[in-house]
Amino acid sequence: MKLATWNVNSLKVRLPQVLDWLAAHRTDVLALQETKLIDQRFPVAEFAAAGYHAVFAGQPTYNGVALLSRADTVGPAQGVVVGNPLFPDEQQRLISADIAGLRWVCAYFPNGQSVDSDKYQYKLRWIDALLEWLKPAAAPDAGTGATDRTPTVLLGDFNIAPEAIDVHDPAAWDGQVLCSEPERARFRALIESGFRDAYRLFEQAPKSYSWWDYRQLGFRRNAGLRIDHILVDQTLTQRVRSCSIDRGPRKLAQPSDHAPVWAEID
DNA sequence: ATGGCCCGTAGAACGGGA
Repeated sequence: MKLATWNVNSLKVRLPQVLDWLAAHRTDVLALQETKLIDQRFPVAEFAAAGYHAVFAGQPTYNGVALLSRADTVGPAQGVVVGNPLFPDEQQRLISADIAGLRWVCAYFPNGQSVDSDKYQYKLRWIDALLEWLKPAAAPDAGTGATDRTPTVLLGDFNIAPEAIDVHDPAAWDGQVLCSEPERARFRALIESGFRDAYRLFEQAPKSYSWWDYRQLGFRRNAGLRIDHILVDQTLTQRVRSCSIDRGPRKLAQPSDHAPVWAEID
């Protein structure tokens, strides 16, 4: 099974690129962030024509998330949950569902703007609530004998570069939003709760990033950050066969500033 | 040079992104 996450920075603008990418890669599950579409304008018919079911949660102007699932392989999503039951939030940043026997959590973490802003405090609270909600989902078997838990994939735009190797200029970014210690501590807390960073299960080229600033020729200079992630719980770790970042779409005209991250799971 | 670009909502600039 092939799965991927992609912050498209407006699905209206990027729909042709997403359809092209799906046609080329035949991904089974694709998680999208920053669709920036109200639900009435989600391109259900276009994805259906391409062979994909879609579930989504949008709002005007900002945010918006979706899970696409390939009709002829994994079928439609079941048990859709929008948002975090522990964190009432008008911002549409989370959608989760069962597909192909796995639990999928598509997440668009808050950006945080700057470490001294209210948005940063919201970001930390938002992640704390996500940790609280997902803790049972990722925990290793605590000896209770319970083995009926659905394996979970947490994927999306985390807006956190977990380590210095995920940053093109660690000194410049030190302590800044996306790289600050409180954010990184929360990413580590996700790992400690039982998730694994699929990308780091494999040897990767140095200077591998998933986002590049539109300004200053960021992509051309590879001045990027790795902030888009696929996390799998421990029961899934052995089933992950590969994980890569596809820089191709970032080279297109009118690209998203994020590249898709994809993985293969047995 | 502390801004540069891109998107949505506008119907001109501005908030937000990261």
